[in-house]
Amino acid sequence: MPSEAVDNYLKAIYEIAGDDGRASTASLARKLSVAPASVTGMLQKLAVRNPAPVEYEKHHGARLSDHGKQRALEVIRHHRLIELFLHRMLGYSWDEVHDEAERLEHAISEQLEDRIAERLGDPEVDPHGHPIPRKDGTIPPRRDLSLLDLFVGAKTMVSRVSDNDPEILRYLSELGITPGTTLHLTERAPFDGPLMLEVGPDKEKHALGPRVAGEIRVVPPAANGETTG
Amino acid sequence: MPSEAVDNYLKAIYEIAGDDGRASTASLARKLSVAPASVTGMLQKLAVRNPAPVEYEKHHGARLSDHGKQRALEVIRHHRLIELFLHRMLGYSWDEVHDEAERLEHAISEQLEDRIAERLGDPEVDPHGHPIPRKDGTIPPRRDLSLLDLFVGAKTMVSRVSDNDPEILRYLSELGITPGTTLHLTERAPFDGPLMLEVGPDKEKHALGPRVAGEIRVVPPAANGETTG
DNA sequence: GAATTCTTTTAGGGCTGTCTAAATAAAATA
DNA sequence: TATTTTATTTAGACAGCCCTAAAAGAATTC
Repeated sequence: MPSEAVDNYLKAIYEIAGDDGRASTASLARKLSVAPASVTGMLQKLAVRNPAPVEYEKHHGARLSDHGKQRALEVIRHHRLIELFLHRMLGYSWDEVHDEAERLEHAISEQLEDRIAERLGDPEVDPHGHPIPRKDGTIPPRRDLSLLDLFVGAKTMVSRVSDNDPEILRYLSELGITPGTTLHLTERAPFDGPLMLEVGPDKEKHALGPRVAGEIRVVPPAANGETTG
Repeated sequence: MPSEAVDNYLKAIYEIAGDDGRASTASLARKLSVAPASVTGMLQKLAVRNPAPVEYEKHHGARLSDHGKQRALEVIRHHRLIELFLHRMLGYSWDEVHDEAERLEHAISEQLEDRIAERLGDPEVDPHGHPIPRKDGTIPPRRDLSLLDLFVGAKTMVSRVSDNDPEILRYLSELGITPGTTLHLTERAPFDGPLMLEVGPDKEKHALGPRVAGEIRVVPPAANGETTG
């Protein structure tokens, strides 16, 4: 198992260069808040590990090997599952989840990862709309997500509404919530509490229970600011 | 903030010697799975830190200072809260919680500690009957605990039953569950599922929902085996 | 009280991951 | 192309935490 420091290098390379590009020494130094010389040293060591998680060429930065890519995605999966868990189960808000996940992602076991995923219903995207890598290393295609998965503050648009409960559908159209409607999630009570929404161009305020909110799918809001979330 | 290694030393001293005794080099080496020479080195360093978490006298082992005691209790609080959380919220069983908590206890923030505690209703004992130190460093007196807080496998005795729901009381006496009755928790479905119990000397099997189980208080089972749990 | 045994400490290293300062290579500019 | 600027690497060091081997102190036994 790679050390926490190594995992952070792999994650940083992935976030800077994706799964095929090269990350420069300087960009890694900036992202990891270490001196450039430290990055060089680490990359040199990683490149001769067996199996090597990175390919490294002097003066041309580092690229993830298949092995390194696998590991980076696993760490990112941990990170995003933890963020969603903190949000859904413990009332964390948008701005609070990242730092906490940053430390926990290195400390959870495979087993805990699995149970968290199960508890969340094997989610495919985090509340920012970032996809959560699957256990096999594939990445779910970006698509709409549940209103329940949004962080407070998000502005988005209804993409569809679950069609298996006519009563709920009737209720929603009374509120003016149909595909295409703009929504602004202004507040959320913790512990599966109600969501406060501003609906449509008139910004009508409505409170929605989690039961109902779970049936509403919205387009992923643009991910802005933080990059890992 | 002390390093993870330091926290483990402080916790080990507390577990070996309590909050006033001295822990020997050898006992610490055994508990932490390191060489005795490593323990000596660490204790010497800790004793000259400022503020120093331990008092150390050559050949006479180490004792926690007030400062060190405070920190040890904080780590133990983390550990036990996490164990209870994994058990109650994620379906972990007795034997699974310890190792997971051992790593997570170093990674959670004060904020997460608080939210976990809140979510669990500020519990005072973990499922083994070990008290959970409070935030101020005091330790709750040992007393009975909820049947919900028991781990699978525990054998115990009913100490009292909540008296504010006569219907539940009637139901329980039908099952033969009254103060003094012995109970063996044989099984527990995850995610707030039902508990399977063997009741009384005849070991009658009954399934109890969490609603009802929450009303039953039992004496803490003897803590055996693991010491941190 | 002396000898033996057990425990603890000292001495000297190793590994990981970081740093600064100086050297070198690559890129940009004149 | 020559020069300057910027990015990267090398060299040498250090802190934290661990190790083994050998020395020294404490406890036990004779």
